[in-house]
Amino acid sequence: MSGKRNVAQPMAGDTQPRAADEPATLAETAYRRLHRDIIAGVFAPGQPLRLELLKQRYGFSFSPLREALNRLQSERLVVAAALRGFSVAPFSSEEMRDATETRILVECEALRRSIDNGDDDWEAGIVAAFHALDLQARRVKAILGEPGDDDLSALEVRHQDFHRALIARCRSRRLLDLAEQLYAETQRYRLPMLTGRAFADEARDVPLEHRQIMDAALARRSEEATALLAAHYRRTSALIDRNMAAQTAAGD
Amino acid sequence: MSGKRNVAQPMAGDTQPRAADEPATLAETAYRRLHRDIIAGVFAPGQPLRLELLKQRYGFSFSPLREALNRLQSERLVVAAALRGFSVAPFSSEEMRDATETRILVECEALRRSIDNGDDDWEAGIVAAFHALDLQARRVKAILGEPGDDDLSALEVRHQDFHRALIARCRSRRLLDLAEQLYAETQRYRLPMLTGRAFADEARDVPLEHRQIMDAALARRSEEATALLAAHYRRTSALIDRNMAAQTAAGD
DNA sequence: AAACCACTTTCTTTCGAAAATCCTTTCTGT
DNA sequence: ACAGAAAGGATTTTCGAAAGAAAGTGGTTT
Repeated sequence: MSGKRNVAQPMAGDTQPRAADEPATLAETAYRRLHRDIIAGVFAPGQPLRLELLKQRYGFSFSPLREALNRLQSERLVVAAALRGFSVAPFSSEEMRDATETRILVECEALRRSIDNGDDDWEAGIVAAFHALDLQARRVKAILGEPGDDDLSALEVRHQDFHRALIARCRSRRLLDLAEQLYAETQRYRLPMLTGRAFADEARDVPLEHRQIMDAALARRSEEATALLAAHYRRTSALIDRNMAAQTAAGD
Repeated sequence: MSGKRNVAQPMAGDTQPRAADEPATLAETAYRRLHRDIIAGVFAPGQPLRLELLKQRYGFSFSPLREALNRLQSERLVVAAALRGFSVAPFSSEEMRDATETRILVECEALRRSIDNGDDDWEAGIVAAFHALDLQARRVKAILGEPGDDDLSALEVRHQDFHRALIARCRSRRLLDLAEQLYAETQRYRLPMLTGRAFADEARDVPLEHRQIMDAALARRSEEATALLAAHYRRTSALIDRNMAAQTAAGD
């Protein structure tokens, strides 16, 4: 870095473009990069996040880094002990269970309300997101051998977009934000499963599950849609749980 | 303040004693004081929180104050605009409705689980908290004229303790933390009603409502208990809503 | 060998000042 | 008079360093 200060310059490699009317501070940029990297598993669960290390890695100084870490802490991606600094939130079955069940509570309620309030745009949004997800899933499946990171992360974005579209009309900022946060938390657990492909879906047809959720939502069958959504998340959760148990048993 | 630095010294006037194994940093102390003061209405909703002002008022320097404000922002007690600093979260009917409904979603689920898991200690905790609340409520009611701040804030503490006791066995850190946060948010709206006493309870018997919730919970009647709890919160919310409308109509 | 103490090192937290940005007022040209 | 530019002041954000606490080291004693 040169000696010059630079607050608003966007960095190459930013994934989420920010709203044009909200200039990014360094703290904001640091938050986004750390958020992305923690979810991507760049830092291992439990790993201490030393400020000196982060300063070197990202080129920000303490203040913006601390601000970012504080935000991440309130989203449970980072834990902090007073006077002992920050660490990546460790993995645990217990935490994943709680995150999953809370996510089900929040998203099912949001889906219920969206089904009640949903207009044509809502339906169109779901159909479009499902289609994009389906295309990308086929694309990844068609790849011979290991799919690249780009393909997988594109798939993840589509997946998140689909789930976002389902609950988009719930009319509650709190529920939407909670869903976003809980998605990030659980995503972290899902990641090793995606890249490894070792513990793949077995007898599961995930695209079919998505389609069934969509169909029930569009047909305004709340009970069915929420039940399917909950089952969808619980299946993933159970799968991860088994893998975590297997990995720790294997002396990981 | 003298020129000396001071990290761990507790301040007089701290309400919540901290856990003994977690030494308070200045940022932690600043967070607690600001949290308390915002809820107590020391700063008006919407008021900008200039750092220079806070520095003078509390004696902390920028870093701990910013850290505290960031935490409060993620709890929606404070809003921030990039490069334009922090303000107390403004009041709005819409926000209160969302906070109330989210609180109902979260606490009803937590109550349901507590009823399923509740042991003898859970029951004892509820009975004790109810008793303490009831005593304090009678004490306040018996006071001639305006009750003092101490009496009212003691009442508030008892009230919160009672609601905490109800959901104490839900076995979900996330639900408990969310309930805590949503309590703080809605508490802010309730405050003017308490002190003013102008818009008091009308035909409401709040102690009776509490007793009915308790009875249903102890009798393990989930459906009834959650319905009563939801109604309890919605009544308060509706009352506040009317007052807010009246106040703004009166050219406030 | 385990427990204890003083010393050193490492790291977090806090401070005060500098830089960047926003906001208001004043000035300029039409 | 009025839109737009420019200056000036106020405020936030960031930096680098210093202070304070925790962890580590090595030697001494029990």
